[in-house]
Amino acid sequence: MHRGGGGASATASFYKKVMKTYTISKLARAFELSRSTLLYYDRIELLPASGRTASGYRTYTATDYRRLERICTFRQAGLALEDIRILLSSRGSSCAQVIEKRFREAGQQILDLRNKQRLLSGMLKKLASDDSTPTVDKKMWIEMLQAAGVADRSMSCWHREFERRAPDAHHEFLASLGISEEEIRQIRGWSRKGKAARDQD
Amino acid sequence: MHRGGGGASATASFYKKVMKTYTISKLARAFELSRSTLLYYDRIELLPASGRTASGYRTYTATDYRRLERICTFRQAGLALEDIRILLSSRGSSCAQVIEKRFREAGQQILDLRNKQRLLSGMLKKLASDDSTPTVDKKMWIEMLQAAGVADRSMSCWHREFERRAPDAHHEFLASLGISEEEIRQIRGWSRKGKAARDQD
DNA sequence: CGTAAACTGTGAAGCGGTAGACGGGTCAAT
DNA sequence: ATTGACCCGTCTACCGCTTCACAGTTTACG
Repeated sequence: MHRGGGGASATASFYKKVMKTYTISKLARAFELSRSTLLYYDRIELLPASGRTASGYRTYTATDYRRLERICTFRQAGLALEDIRILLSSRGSSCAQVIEKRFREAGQQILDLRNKQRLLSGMLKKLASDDSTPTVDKKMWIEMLQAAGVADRSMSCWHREFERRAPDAHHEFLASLGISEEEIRQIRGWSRKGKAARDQD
Repeated sequence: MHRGGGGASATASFYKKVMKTYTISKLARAFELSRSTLLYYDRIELLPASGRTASGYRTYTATDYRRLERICTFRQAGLALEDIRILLSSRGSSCAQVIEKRFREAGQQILDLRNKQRLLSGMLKKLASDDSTPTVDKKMWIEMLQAAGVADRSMSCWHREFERRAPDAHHEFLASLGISEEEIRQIRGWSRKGKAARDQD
């Protein structure tokens, strides 16, 4: 493609001059990772640095950049680094198997978490009833939200998401807390509207 | 609380003879924990053994049993051991705060996992289309979702979402699983209508 | 050109919540 | 008293990093 140069080493130095390379920290910043993370990826040979400078600094090329891009995508999906290594080195159906495995795993984790939430809300209900507070669950719940300091952004976001993805489940969940139908309608109302009436980011 | 009272007291030996005590492994088996776990709980003083035999073996009493019962309940809810320590030593509203914190955390984790699942199914779809090799067939897909514990509700939610975002892709996807046109029509039918998917399946 | 700041390398230890192995001491039954 | 089952404390490993410490290197500015 480009001119032949004068031998292999000349070509290498040509590339060194022309190709964009990254130092470890620059690459880290590009992906909002820490330097340590990339050091770690280098050590476990998930993303080995392509080369070193004369003084021993790691250099990363555009190819490394693209590899890291993929790694980050997979990590966002919660894949284990070992699985990512497999994915990066194999193409085809074995990829599907790994991804599918993770999908199942995530599904199971969701079930577990939901179960935990059930237990937790049970505990809260029990606490509230033990607690001389006669107004049962609704008060407890509201107290919970407010004491959380979560109040606004996270919780309304959570409700919106819940409502969008699984309206029925949302209803059921609220009902399980002993909240009245009317109250549920209100909550689901502003959940559907998106930007909640009662708080603005 | 003075406990593990040293030595050769008649009272101590009385209790030792009369009260039911557990060795560490028996207690572990009673709660389906490993011995290591209880050793760890002892070390971090979450569940210190009440006493020791003359030869240094840990002894656990019925009180310890009850404490461990509570610990296990909290752990099932996914609480961190440090939080459990707080819960066990405090009673009242600070309990609610800790539990509530965990509840929110779990909710966030569920959202994260769902998001990961979206990414993963995106990857699978892309793989399936790139490959044009029908590595994922209907049976596998359904198995996958069911194994994931995705209830019919969530499943129909997923279909609805797919139908809403990309009707053509939805059709294509279903076809790629080798599902008949008729069945596809059915699925897409209730996907569009929204709810009512539950009586099916 | 000098200096200070920001970078680089390596290696090791630490987190939580277990699981499991090790070498050796102790118990219950014979 | 001798088995064999149990138990002891201590150690290491796991994941995915992060933090530390310390020494050499590059870069920015004056």
